[in-house]
Amino acid sequence: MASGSNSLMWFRKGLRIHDNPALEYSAKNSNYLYPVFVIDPHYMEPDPTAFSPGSSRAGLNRIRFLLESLVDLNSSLRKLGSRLLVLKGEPSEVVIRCLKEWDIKKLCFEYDTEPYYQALDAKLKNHASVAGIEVFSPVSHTLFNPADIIQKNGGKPPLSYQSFLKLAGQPSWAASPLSTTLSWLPPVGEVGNCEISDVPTIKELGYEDFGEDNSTLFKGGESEALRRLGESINDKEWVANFEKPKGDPSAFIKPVTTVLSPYLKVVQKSVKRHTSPPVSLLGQLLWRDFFYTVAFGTPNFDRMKENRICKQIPWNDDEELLVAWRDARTGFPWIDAIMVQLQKWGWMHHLARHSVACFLTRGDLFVHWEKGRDVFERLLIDSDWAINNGNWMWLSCSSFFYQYNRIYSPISFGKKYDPNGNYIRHFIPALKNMPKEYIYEPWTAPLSIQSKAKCIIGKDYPKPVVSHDYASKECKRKLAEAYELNKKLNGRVSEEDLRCLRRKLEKDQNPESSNLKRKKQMLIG
DNA sequence: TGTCCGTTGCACGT
DNA sequence: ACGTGCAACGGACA
Repeated sequence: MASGSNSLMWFRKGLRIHDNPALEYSAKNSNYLYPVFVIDPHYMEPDPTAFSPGSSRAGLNRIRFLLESLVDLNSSLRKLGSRLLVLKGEPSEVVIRCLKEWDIKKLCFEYDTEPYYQALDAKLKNHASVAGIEVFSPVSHTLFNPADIIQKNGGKPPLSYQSFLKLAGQPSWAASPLSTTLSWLPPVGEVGNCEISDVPTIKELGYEDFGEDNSTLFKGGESEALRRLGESINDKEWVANFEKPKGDPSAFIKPVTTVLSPYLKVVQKSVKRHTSPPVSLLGQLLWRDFFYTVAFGTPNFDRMKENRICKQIPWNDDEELLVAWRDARTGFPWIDAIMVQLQKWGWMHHLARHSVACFLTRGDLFVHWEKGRDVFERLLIDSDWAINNGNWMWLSCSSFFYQYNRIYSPISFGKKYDPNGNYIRHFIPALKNMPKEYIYEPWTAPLSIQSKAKCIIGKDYPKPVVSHDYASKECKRKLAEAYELNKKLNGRVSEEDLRCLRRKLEKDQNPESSNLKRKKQMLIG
């Protein structure tokens, strides 16, 4: 093969062999192909100071999910005559060292819009251009190229889903044929002085083994994703009638996450009667692209300050309330059950996410959305930078959605789907025997009932941290004032302005319901 | 400036 | 299961 040369396929997010243009390209006309994944120890090393088992950035579920995905990727590559080379270190340094060591002429990786990867990729592209290495970095993580959409809109990202749809039009794959399935990959060449390891196990990374109840829930990897997808897609009725908003957040259903694009095409053709966006399956992917586009076009998308699209709101910094929420100790069984599911499974229904996000921020506790975002990012196995931040701004009425008087009730919202409280009983064993009349508000149960259920509120299960009626009214009042200030100052609200507003809000607080009284009320209530 | 609309609110009515 | 009132936001477009 005289024309052939060495290629490096750098895997980051798209840990798959199907529908992977970077991988296909890297295999073309190559003598040797080096499929690489770099483990950044910073991301994987146990952090004993973190609030849950895991590293400083990721919970154990996320790490486990990633490792399973890597094991699966490795086994898929082996079936094609290749294998996954796992290296450790700072990713740009490791990859640059590999490029030299293996005399790479072609570097391939999936294009990524996240700021972290934008910076990383710029470094590598710069190195490659100096070294005369070809870089192939196709857009394959999203249906559209966010940069195209932003350009079409005159340089700014669309801020509503509808305007995004108008700009986006049809995804390019609607007209193109399915990509071919790989049947063979070039061999891996000599690895020289680069230190290659196998995919580490959880134990090798220094973590305790999982309890058996966690180990079978959501297996990571493309094979499992395709299996799940296949199951769903073959159920044509399910696909045709799929409407996300109507899903029951208390049902123990499992998510369809990624790798949908090659299959959706088949779906669209074979299912005649299907719902149309925004509620169809395709609609879900377009939502994903919407958030990617806004995130890409918005500097400081992941914080409130200096974020053009984010309302400046005087959130509080109440560590006690945050921790109660995070550790499932709010005293609201619906909220706490969801947070337990998040801790244990790393996944919960999107409406359940809405409930707890609203509760933490604009609905009840008025804690900064960035705090909740951090908890989700750490614990969710499907967490995604653009979507997570976008949804937190949405739910906290900081951007995209502004009807702050529509508040999810931590009591009645769950009740309408699950009047018996089975979801709560499943995740909060302490409340297992609470009669259904009281299970959403156990603090209202007479003491005799609490005794009979072997669950004394304040001892076996916490009292509510706030009164929802009072707290939600306070939140509405604060948001009204904050919105007024944002309007008055045209969004340019300084830290001093926010401090000033905080003082005003404190002063105007209904004296009958001051902090102290509120706590007393709760003891009685 | 006004009007319509917005992936997923609640409480109460039928 | 669906409709109504509640209270009332910003973005898109005329």
